[in-house]
Amino acid sequence: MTGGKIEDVILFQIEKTSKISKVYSQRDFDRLGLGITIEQWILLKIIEEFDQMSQKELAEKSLRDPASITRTLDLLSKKGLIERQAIENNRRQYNIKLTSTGKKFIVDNFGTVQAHRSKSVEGFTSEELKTLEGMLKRIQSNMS
Amino acid sequence: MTGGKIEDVILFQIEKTSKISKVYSQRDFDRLGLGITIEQWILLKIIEEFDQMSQKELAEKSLRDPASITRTLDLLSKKGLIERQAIENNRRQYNIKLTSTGKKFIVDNFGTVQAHRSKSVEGFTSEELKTLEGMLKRIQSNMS
DNA sequence: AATATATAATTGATATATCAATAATTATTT
DNA sequence: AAATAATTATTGATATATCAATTATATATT
Repeated sequence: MTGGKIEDVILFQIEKTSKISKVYSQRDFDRLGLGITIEQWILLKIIEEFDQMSQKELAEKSLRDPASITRTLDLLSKKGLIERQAIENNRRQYNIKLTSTGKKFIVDNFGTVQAHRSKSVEGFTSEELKTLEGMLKRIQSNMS
Repeated sequence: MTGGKIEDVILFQIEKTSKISKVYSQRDFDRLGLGITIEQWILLKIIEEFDQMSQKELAEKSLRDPASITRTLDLLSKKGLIERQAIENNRRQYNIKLTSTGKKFIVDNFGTVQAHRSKSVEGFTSEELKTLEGMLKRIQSNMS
């Protein structure tokens, strides 16, 4: 056989952790009837964090392709959670903003997401968390 | 604003690490003209590791949905890298196996993948790696 | 100002993701 | 053995992923 077991590859474990967490959160979203995906939540949260931004910026911050952002924003727009606002003297970009419905949606459901985040690091000291974060950033740097 | 910054969420950093690494590896696959995706490589590698297995087992070990496995195996089959072998007295499952082309493909390209793995953990001591693996498994356990 | 270049968003093609429903087969129960 | 239940793989619907090509617009160059 060529090479060691896939389970021993750290990148595989990272991917596994990410997948398991996403499935956990998505199931809870579905159970609670939120009507959006985890990816959609992340976009909403980034828009909220920066108040308003272009799709290009949103793609960078969310680590997603601009094409993917276009399509997800179409969905979020249909759901009434965001809007593409025209920019004066710039017809090439939009300001992406939360609607009031979108803002309320985040406020109403932030507790759920916070619970997922807390659950994921249950039993970790803040020192351990710092160590983990540092290691992840080193891997990111190695692969950049 | 509701909650802290998304960049401070450890699950976001885990996801980010996973995405960056996948992009890195996929670009190298494309550059070298391997003609498959990272996901396809992982399936091939798991099949090699366990010699042969059902699609159900393959789904479990790769952490993917059976539906997704069906479709990816169709592609790998078209590329001549795997085959669905009939099982005697069991017409509900197949044994998924590498073809000789598939075996050769793995041998020929394992060095490339090994280089990616090594690069990802450049600068890590084996102790650090153990710590990281342990932390990831704790998160997996928290979210299961 | 006219032309060329660069940028932002979109669209098309293809792969992957999940869930739900279905089909085919196997195992269990009565 | 016949009916019921459980299992495996597939298919359909929809969301997300990338890259390449396109469109529209803005910026830079001559």
